[in-house]
Amino acid sequence: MTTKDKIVNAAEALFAEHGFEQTSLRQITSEAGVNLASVNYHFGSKKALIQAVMARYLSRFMPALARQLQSLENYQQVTSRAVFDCFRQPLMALTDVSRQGPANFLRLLGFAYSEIQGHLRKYTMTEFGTVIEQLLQWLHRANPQLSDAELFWRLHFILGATVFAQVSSQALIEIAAADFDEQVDPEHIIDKLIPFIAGGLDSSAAG
Amino acid sequence: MTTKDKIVNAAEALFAEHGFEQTSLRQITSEAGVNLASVNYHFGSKKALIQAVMARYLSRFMPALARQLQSLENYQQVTSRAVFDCFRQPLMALTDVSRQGPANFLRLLGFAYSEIQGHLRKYTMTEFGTVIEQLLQWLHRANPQLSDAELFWRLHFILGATVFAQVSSQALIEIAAADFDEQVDPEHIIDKLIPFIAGGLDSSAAG
DNA sequence: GTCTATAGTATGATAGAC
DNA sequence: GTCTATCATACTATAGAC
Repeated sequence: MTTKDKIVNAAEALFAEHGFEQTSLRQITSEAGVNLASVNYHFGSKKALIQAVMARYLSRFMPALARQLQSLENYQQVTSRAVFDCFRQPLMALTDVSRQGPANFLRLLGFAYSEIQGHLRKYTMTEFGTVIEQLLQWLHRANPQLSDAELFWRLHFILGATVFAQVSSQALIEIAAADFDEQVDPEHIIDKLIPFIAGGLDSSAAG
Repeated sequence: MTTKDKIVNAAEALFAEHGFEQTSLRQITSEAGVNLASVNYHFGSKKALIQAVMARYLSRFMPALARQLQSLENYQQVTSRAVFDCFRQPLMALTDVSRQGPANFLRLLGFAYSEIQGHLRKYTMTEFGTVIEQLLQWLHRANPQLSDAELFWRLHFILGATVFAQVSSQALIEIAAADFDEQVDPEHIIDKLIPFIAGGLDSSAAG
């Protein structure tokens, strides 16, 4: 394994655990067993390292999600849950990158939104905007009773629930283990999340 | 206004905007127009200041929420939506603390969970554990088909959607106005949110 | 490519004069 | 209570020897 790989792997694990800003290059190089200066040699800056870590996942996940959404064409009727189920396979396939791939990716995505990493959000959106639009179209087809505006609002509520769930996952898992004697893997939070967001999306509008 | 008050007010605004760790004591004292050393004189440490900021809201919000939940006893049948309506008045009453009180409180709550501020979560839970339990009980009564663990998870998904909605409210309102010609007041986002979270909560579990 | 050494900057906290 | 000055400690980034 090259030094560059060692750095990306260590950075991913630490970013996913503590967030981007809270992880120092010293922690990363120490964990990777490489010299501190090597990060700037191989990546140029911490910011570039962050993008490299995200790119490794986004470049796999987004095309896979696009393919899943495409396959919805085969069905006559599309439900919200079917749309969100499209996230499962692309997410689980991230175990190719690392054993903790799915969990790490979701946590990283959460931090990318919650920390004021404007460059990350811009990167994600410009790079994969078409997939996002595709997703919106399917949700509209699954919920023709909702106006575009209503769908817009609910999508952002969903985004919030998802991001928050991932960023807080460790704390929540610990509480669930302590209070309910329930062992939950980070990547299985999505199993709990999907019924929730599908139900919220399909709910009848305010009365 | 005393120096102590100036510090708490400035800290609240900055914490709500950038998070706890990302806000320095120098930013706070500069914004408050007081000396740097005064934070440690009045509060002892940054950690203690964080708790003071949170305490000001929690000590108002939690008892008010408890009273609202208590009033549910008058009803024979309780729905999820009725339970969540209990949040409206206690939240809006936080304008007594500051004009941005409701929004700030929700943002601070989000940061308190997402940053690894173990001491904050512990503080919240030990101080107001009974209200949380009360809330869970009512939600359980409204949704007897869901297990305690399932309720716990969904409650936190709801917290995420709510926090995110408040955090992004200004941007979302502007987009809604531009794209959908829809005028929404910040305090009416909750009208859009409640059907969503009630629908998510009542959704049947994963299958 | 890899290292040491260090520049340059920011942080939380504190001692001590007033 | 409030101030200045400063300590001790982190951080990112880089220059320069090997």
